[in-house]
Amino acid sequence: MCREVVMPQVQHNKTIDRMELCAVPIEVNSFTSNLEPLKISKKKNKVKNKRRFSEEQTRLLESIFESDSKLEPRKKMQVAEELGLQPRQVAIWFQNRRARWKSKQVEKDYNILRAKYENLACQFESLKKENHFLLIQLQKLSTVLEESYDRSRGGYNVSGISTKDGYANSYCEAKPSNLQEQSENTTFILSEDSNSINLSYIVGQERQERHELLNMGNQIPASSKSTEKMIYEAAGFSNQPYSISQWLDFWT
DNA sequence: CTTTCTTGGACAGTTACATCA
DNA sequence: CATGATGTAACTGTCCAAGAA
Repeated sequence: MCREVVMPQVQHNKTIDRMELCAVPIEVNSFTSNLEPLKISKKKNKVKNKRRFSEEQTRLLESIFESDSKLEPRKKMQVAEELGLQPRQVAIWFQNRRARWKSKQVEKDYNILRAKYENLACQFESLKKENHFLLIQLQKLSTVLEESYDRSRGGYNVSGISTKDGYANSYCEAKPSNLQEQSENTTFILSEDSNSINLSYIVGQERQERHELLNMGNQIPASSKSTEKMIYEAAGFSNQPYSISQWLDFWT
């Protein structure tokens, strides 16, 4: 029941109007006069034989709604009179229309958000693949480094290249006591083509001879950096405290 | 000036009915 | 013809702001 029904007193005609509108069927108007009068179900006080508004009524209401989704009371009375409807019917139509509009809007917003999400997810997958590819290259790089040491240094071993989840962890866990001296005379050369990244190094006299060329060629410069640091830099990790495994944990 | 009451409008959710496949 | 799905007019309960007492 309407709220006014349970109120102790009725003081204004407007209240009476609302009570009546809650309990009495909507009057037959000029648009529906050819139809049977509306009836109220005794049991639940609901309107029976509900009539839909005519096309002309709907068209006019829609056109008003397009310019303004809310009606001033005076405008509501005017529209009601024009269409042969009760002002309350007009008010209810606008309420329902706003609800329908909002529902459609929510649907539209949802579709827009979903499209944006799918686009982002696609970008993320692409970046993930690129990351995976780069990690594989890094693994190759570490292998090349290890083999080069084994081959050229006659048993000098960079051990402890451990892996995690199949990925390389380019961290030298052990090094000989003379590593610092050796690395000071060692230059790592990083080069890449369309398919792979290659790492090689030169030592001693050859290093001296090629040093200027390398600097001119803007390759990785000879320096007094430790081997570990060089590896990190060659891999693009300048911040040494972060191991590659930490990056892997982050990205996978 | 503050409090209480009344009223009307808006909204979310629901119901009942008409229409259509 | 029966039936389920859908659209919509109308209703219900609640909240809030404004104005009067």
